[in-house]
Amino acid sequence: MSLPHAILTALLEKPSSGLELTRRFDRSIGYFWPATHQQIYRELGKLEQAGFIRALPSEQPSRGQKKEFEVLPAGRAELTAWASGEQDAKPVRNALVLRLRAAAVVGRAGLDTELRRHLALHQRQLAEYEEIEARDFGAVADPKDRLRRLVLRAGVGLETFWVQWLQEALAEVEDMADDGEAGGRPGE
Amino acid sequence: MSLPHAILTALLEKPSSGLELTRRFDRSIGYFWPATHQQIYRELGKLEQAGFIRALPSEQPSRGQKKEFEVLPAGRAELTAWASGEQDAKPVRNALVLRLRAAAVVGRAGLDTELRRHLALHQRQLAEYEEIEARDFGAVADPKDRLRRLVLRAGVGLETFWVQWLQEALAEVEDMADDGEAGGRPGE
DNA sequence: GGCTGTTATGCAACAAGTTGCAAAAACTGT
DNA sequence: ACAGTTTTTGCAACTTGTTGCATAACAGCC
Repeated sequence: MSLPHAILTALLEKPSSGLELTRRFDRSIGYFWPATHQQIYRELGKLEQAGFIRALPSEQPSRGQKKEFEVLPAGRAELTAWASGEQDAKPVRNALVLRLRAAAVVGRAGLDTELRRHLALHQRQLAEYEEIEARDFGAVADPKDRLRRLVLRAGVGLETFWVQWLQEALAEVEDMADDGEAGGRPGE
Repeated sequence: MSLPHAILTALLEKPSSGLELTRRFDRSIGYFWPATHQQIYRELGKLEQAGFIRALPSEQPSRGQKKEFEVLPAGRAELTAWASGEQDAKPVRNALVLRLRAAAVVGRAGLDTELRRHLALHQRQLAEYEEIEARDFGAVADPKDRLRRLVLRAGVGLETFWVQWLQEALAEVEDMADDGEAGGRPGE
């Protein structure tokens, strides 16, 4: 149940329409809670239904016409409650690591390619985070910004970890390829 | 589409019944791809249907009676194919980080408690990984074990990161509580 | 005025994971 | 033999996320 709260947070930062939200998700909140526009529209509907947000009464709202939402007091209360309660950490799922484990059983053909591909992805993401950090957080005092910076530090730290681990993994896999056959165990 | 392949991997390592699989998931593969017994039984059914695995023909299989599965050639082929293709890295979702961001907007009441709780969880997980590493991987040469060790290293690295980040976050949040009010912004 | 492309909102079907419960067999104590 | 508990298998409903497509408004162009 996090998407609605992610949306409430975003709307409190700035009232927005569905598409605006989608775009903002693409480059900030979405780093830790991605969402497509379909998800967002659906959730906006529910939040409005529940009385947590409302459409700004600018014009008659019709399909294809922009509709801005703002958070109502009930919505702020809901978010506050959510943010002060406990959350049971959702399990982590990682297909790449799983694949490594599979490679231990059926052979490591194509494994290095995949590792390199992921390495590039994580390096790019890391660069993006570091760019944001350099741009938006020079010297910070405002508590609000300090928290946001912590969020970014999590991103940087995570990507740094993955880059390091992938390099380690690549070195290991290449070393294994040197002595021994090239692609694991071809036919069992 | 990773759960079936996780199961195939586990079954290739050792043919098992549904419950055995569930237990093995709880302490190895499940670290990176958790699954409940309900999921596993459902998936076993599909895999059998698809001709990837079969029940060992020990007895007449009925409800409540143990049923062991083994991987058929088609299943091994499927896993091999999956393990050599590309995988589009699934997005990461993290509610705790999201919550930090919410705290920047509605106040950080209860935040330190939650951070401490998560810190304890990650410390325990890290200890568990390190114990496994010490026990199972003294000096390794077998390629199979080197890959499995890499998987474990990913776990260790990830948990280490979270522990560090949480400590950093806690220090920061406590520092913010010192100067300024204690619980964020109570009523806006 | 009609064509085309972009912006914006949304439905519907599907896929995957979660939760709660139930039922058959096997084990355990009396 | 029987009752109660545990093991093992499984169904069904629900929630969340994904994918593909539909529809309306608007803007520019010829």
